[in-house]
Amino acid sequence: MQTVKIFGTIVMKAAEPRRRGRPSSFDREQALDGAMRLFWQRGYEGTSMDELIRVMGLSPSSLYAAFGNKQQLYQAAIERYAAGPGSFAEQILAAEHTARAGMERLLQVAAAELTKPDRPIGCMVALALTHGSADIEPLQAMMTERRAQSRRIMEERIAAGVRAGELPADTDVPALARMFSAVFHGMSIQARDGARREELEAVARVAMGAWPAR
Amino acid sequence: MQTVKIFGTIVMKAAEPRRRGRPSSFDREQALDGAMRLFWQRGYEGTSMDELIRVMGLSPSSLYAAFGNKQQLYQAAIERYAAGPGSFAEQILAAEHTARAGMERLLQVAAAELTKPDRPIGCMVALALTHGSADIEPLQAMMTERRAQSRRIMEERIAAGVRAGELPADTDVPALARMFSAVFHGMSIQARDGARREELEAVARVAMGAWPAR
DNA sequence: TCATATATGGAACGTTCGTTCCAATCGAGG
DNA sequence: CCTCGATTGGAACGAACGTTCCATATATGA
Repeated sequence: MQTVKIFGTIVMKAAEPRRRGRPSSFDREQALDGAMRLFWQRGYEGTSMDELIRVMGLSPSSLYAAFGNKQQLYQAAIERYAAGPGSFAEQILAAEHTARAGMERLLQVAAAELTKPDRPIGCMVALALTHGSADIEPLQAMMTERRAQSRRIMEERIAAGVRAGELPADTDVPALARMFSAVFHGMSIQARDGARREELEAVARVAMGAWPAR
Repeated sequence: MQTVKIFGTIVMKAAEPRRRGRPSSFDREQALDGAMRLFWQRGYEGTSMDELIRVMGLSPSSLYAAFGNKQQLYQAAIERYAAGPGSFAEQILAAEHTARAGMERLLQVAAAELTKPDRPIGCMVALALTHGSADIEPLQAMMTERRAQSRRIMEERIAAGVRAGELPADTDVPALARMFSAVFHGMSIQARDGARREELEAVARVAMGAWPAR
């Protein structure tokens, strides 16, 4: 059952008028969550439909009816990731009051998020689909665009900081954003390779040394 | 035909006494080169044996006789990469006279190397096998170890710089190495995503701002 | 010259891949 | 109660996967 917040109160979404035919016996969000975690852990090509069927708890016919095919399922899974576990970066950048504080906290929180023990390690967007056979180029392009988008958000926060006079007027904003994006992605790889949270926090600390002096 | 340098002079390696049986009709190094480039471009799971057979120019039986199986072939390809296109980092760190100059030039050269137009983009070691199905865990572990090794080399160069008094005695050496390793890996991803050489050079420039002040 | 040893091309192997088909099931609308 | 429409589990599909087999070719050593 979906829920929605209105003025801080959780209410049930009005159930749509029941459609004709046999109703679905599975929870779409829950099934998608299983797919997300499996793709997150194993990558697109490392995940088979058989495994997905098992972990999502539904039959092939139901899966294909509900999600299309493997590529479309992956897209849905990525969207769920971006709106859930992958949404912290954007939130933090918007919440902090200076660009520097935003970036600093973003990296510190990333160190924790990327190493959470109860779920796949690293960022699903950062590392996925950098390689692949010829027929998954559409997915690769989509991931490239998602990474560009995430970098653009950093860039815009930094640019706002420059306008606010927090950073020197001659700051190379795109380069600074690219640099912190690179650190974030590199932290994802190290997390996958077994780095501990404190080690990544130290990386974040060192990286902040590259922040332009006022 | 293999060659070897002795006192700066290129000489032909003494051909081993011919073995019994029909001789190989292909050049092992050349075939391996084709495999390396294909794996580099598409990744392990994105590359099929059919494609390898085609690009290496030999039959399945010859391939399996010469290289074992797909996983062993990948290992051989990675070794060739590490000894060739992937060897610049270690060379530069050893050649430059200070740790800082070494790291600075390493990143600048990386910006050029990772975007060379006549070959696959990015670093083969940085991005490969961060995900995968269960049966390629040995390969994943090997790549994790290679990335750790490359980080260790940075770490040792920085530690030498600290001992030489180039950096503050209280420098967090492992964290500094991790941070530059992260930047390098992030640059690889951005290169894959289409970043131009100049953009990565700007990243390198910004990253050097994190170098500890003396 | 003939036995021996290795490499070759190409067919074929069993498995797994992503996907589709279909009869049975279940609920709503008339 | 019956019909319609969507969903279900499970069998089955053709294609592609990594790998092996085998008859043939080509070299060496005796």
